[in-house]
Amino acid sequence: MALPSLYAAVMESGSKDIPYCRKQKSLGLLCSNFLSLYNREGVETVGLDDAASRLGVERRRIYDIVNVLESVGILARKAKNRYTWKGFGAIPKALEDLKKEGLRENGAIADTSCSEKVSDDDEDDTCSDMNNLSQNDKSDSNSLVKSSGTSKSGDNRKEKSLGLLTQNFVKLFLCTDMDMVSLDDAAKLLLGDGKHTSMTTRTKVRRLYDIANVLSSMKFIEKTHHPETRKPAFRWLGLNGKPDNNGNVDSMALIESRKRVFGTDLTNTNTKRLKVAEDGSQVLKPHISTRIKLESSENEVETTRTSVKSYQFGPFAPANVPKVGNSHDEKGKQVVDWESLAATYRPQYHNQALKDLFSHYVEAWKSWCSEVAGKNPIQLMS
DNA sequence: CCATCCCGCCAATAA
DNA sequence: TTATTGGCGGGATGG
Repeated sequence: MALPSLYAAVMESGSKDIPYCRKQKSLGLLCSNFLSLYNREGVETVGLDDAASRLGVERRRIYDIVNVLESVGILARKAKNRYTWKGFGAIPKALEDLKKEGLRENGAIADTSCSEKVSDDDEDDTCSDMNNLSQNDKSDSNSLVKSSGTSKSGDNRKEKSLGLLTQNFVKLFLCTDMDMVSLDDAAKLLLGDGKHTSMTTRTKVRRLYDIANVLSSMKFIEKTHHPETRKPAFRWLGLNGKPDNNGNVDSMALIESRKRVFGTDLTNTNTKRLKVAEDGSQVLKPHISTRIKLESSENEVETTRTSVKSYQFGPFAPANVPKVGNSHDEKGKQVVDWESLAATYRPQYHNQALKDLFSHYVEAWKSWCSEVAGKNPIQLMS
């Protein structure tokens, strides 16, 4: 049922109504909201439709988010329309695996790509090349060993997936001594193999921007500027503090339980980029999407020992957006109910507020991690 | 200008 | 076949 997503009437009575504002529709923000929504105790599965409607975005966007989150281990595909929530605790392992994998397929420097054209450079170090094409996929049940490399394989589609690109991008940081890259460089380095067309690169860069946005929202990377060149670049932050070494302390999981819930259901502001109608009349989406069944919230069977009353709400409200009309009282799951209820009694904050709060959360998280690790942030590969 | 990157068409793929 | 996934790049946005 390809639902045409919900569109709120643009004509909002009274208020100035947001003209548009691209920032409020960014993948980064969406990712933050997504995380806020599912990173809470009791969640063990995520439904794509549910996510799309609760976050107020089209399905397509959810795929983007989910793909990169999966690449980092936070999610795992369970079935059609459904992902398993692994949580932040799964990140360390995932990164470790990526690192191993990356280093492995790096062995021979038998690459010819050391010729770095264009004006760039790479910061300090030597030109370490890396050529990787990874075909991972956990489930080894299938005997598809996938002949490594050989771009000959017809499944070029997969090789261009956002997920793989994300992993390769991360490997770039994990397996190389460069800790800062411009997306243009990354794009060039990550080109699967052939054709280095200006267009191919353009497209690649667009994807990298997408990826960078969500990774940034999780503070895995940070946007900065190259010391010398004013060129914008991204710096790897990784797990703050220490990655592993000795007991793998999934600091995140811990901090997670400590910080616990922070946030309620929020939605990205729903204002479409004004579509310029040929005739001058703006197009208003007629249907106020009456659908959206809020899905049978079989969301987890919270056997959570933790008392439910210990929940706390974030200081923000559900930004506007139609809160899905649940005509009649839903069954069991009242979690959502009181959440929205509580939200109703809260002042209205918007995305900016959320963003700030999230930043603070991360801030706390980082300091906490370093506290536990008792070490400084700088981390290099073994 | 130009760095970002949202939107959503529409093609691969999966049911 | 239809539904689900998700490349891909036009072109708007914001600096």
